[in-house]
Parts: sequence; structure tokens; C-alpha cells
Amino acid sequence: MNDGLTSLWYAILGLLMAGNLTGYGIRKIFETTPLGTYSSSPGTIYPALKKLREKGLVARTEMESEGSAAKKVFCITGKGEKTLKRWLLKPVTRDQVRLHPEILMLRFAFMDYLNDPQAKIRFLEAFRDESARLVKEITAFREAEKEVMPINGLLALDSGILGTKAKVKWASYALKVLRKFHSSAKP
Amino acid sequence: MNDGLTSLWYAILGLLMAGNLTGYGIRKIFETTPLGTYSSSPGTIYPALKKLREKGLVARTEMESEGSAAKKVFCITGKGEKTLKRWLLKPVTRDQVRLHPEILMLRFAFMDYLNDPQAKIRFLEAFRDESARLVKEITAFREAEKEVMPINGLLALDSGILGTKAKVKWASYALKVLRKFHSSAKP
DNA sequence: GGGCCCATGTAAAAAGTTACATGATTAA
DNA sequence: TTAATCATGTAACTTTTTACATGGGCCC
Repeated sequence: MNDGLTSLWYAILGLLMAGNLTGYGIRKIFETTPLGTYSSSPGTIYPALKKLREKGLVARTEMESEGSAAKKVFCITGKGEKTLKRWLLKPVTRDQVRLHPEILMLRFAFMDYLNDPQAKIRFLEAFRDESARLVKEITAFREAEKEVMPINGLLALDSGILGTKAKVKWASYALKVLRKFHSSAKP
Repeated sequence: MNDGLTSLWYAILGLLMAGNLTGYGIRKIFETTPLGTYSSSPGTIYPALKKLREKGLVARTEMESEGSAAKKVFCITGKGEKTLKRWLLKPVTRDQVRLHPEILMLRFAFMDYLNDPQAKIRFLEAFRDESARLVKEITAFREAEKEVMPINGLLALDSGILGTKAKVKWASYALKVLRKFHSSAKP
């Protein structure tokens, strides 16, 4: 999807930014939190970790705890951190908003790890504006098809319009919260 | 995903319910309408049509138009229609609402082809209820994590909550519209 | 002793993406 | 005539899914 990394791989990198985890720990997070749009099956996670290790984005340390089976703990490397941050700073495109808004949300969720608070603001403004543009586009499409499309098709379009409007509203809200948050944190 | 058919394949079947199409025509629809969450690349569409034909769900007729290159027109078969309708009538599950709401919306968009108007109503009620349940779940999660999660994570959760609330609202609206539509169509 | 959760993997199959390849028709 | 659009496919590659496989620790 980006740099040859899939969004799952970035999700793993993002999780490792908060602290080291075992493969099983990562699986459990995908399984039990709303973050887990991703499959938590071993066939997904372990090969992904292997690839990330081959690329030098994560490192594995064997944690030997008194004799028995050694747990394998993963941590993000400097290169991994740089790769993640580069991804977080990518511009918000129309296609991303249209086709993969959940990936944009994943990026936003990890933006705490950026030093620059302005980056968040820019992201949200772009997300809001692109979403607003998308609302207009779907609305125009609906208007054009109104006479020929069956009622269920129109209602499905309405769902898209309402959902995208909710995103615009959310972005405005998030901007307000962040501005307050940052101004109160400064002095 | 279902019956060994992917949602893309069902999308193609649904499109063919409205009328016959060429492979290129299908590609253009995915490319230019909001329906197209799917890739419209030839490498996606043509192999999918091949598979559908092998399974006997669509048929191909060569339309010879005066000598030159024959266009290949696809139509849905009886078996394809039955397969599609079986898919449309599947119950709305929690996991579908959580992980693949856009597929549920695709199903809804095609439900015009069901004879039974009650099926639509049942679908919407279930969709609304499962979405409302999901709102509660994410809200509870957010409440539990409120103190430990960074602000961006919380805001990302808010986006999920608002988006899901929008779905609840939409379903209620759609139910109203459909009830009015059906009662006015009867007498 | 049996069942459940922790924990880590592999193997086969299948779908989708990207890129390649080709040719007809139409509009500038 | 040349560029764009119509039109149909194939091939290699990669990720993911599903299923298999194994073993330790803990609680009843």
C-alpha cells in the first residue's frame, strides 16, 4: 500500500511505539480492541513480524524467564520509527478518504508519536476538507441518479452521505479539542 | 467470505441483475460510481468473471456487431440469481456490522431484487440494533481506557462512535422511508 | 486427568494488485 | 496521425485466510 508496507504492518509498528510486545500480545490487541479491524490469526501476525524483522523495522529479543519456554519480545527499531513517522506525515488524499478512511484513522491514532502538534492540525483540516468534498460529490451523484435508481440504491447513498458528514463533524470537533489541549498544555 | 464467493463477486452478480454488461462496462461502474470500493483493474474483473462463469453463476454471449471485434456480454443465470438472493437473506451479524459494514450496505443496495419487502425491514431493524449495540460497546471501551489512552486514540474512538451513531440514525430513517413507500405503493 | 489459555509457528490455497500485452475505434 | 478511450485478457508476485501442528502452564 505504501513503501511496500501494508497497513497491518504499520499498525504493528504503531503498537510497538507504545512498548514492547510479544507476537501473542499483538494478536490479543487485534482481537479485543476496536483497533482490530485486522485479523488476529497466527497466520497473519507471525509472518508479518518476520517480514518486518527482515526489513529491519523491528527487532526480536528472547526473554528467558527461568528455564522454561523463552518468550520472544518485539521492539521497534530506529529505522522502523522513521518509517512509521514518514507514513504518518503523508498527505491526506481524496482516494484515501474515499476508499480507506479507516487507515487514515489508524494514522491519526498514532500521531501522538509525532513531536510536531501542527502536523495533527494539518491532518485534521485536510481530512475535514476532503470529507466535505466527498459529501458534495456523493450528493451530486445522488441528485443525478435520483430518477433512475431504485429506492434501496438511493438509501445506500444516503448512508454514505450521512457517514461522511459525521466525519466532517468529527474532524471539526477533534480540531477544537486539540487546540484547547495544546493551548492549555503550553503555559 | 460466503459460500466461497467474495463480496466482489456478489457485487458483480448484483450489477448483472439490473441488466447485461460487458467486462469493460462492469469495470467502468466500479471506477466511476460510489459503489466502487472495489478495484476496477482488468486483473481483478476478468478473472472474477471467469470464476463466476466456471461456477455457472453468469453466462457469456458473444455479440457480433458487423464483422469487427465481438463484444462479450455477461448475464446472470438462474443459479446466479438464487445464489445472490440467498446471500441477501443472510442474517445481520455483529461481526459484519463491526468489521464489514460496507458489505452490508452493498447487500441492502441490491435488496430491491427480493420480492419480499419484509426482508428489507428485518434487515434494517437488525442493522440498526446491532449498530446501537456497537455504539455501546465502543463507548464502554472508551470509558475504560479514558485515563490511560493518549488523546489521539480517544479521538479516533470518538470517530468510530459518531460514525456508528450515524448508521443507527440512517437505519431508522430508511425504515421510515420504506414503510411510507410500501404503504403508498399498495392502494 | 482434562480442558482452557498462553505461545509460536508452518503449509497450502486463493484472491487481488501491478504490470504487461494487444488491438479496435474515435476525436482532435 | 496521434492520442485517448474502448475492450479483453495473462503472468508474476504478494498478502491473507484457513487449517494444521505443537507444547507449557494452570485450575478444577
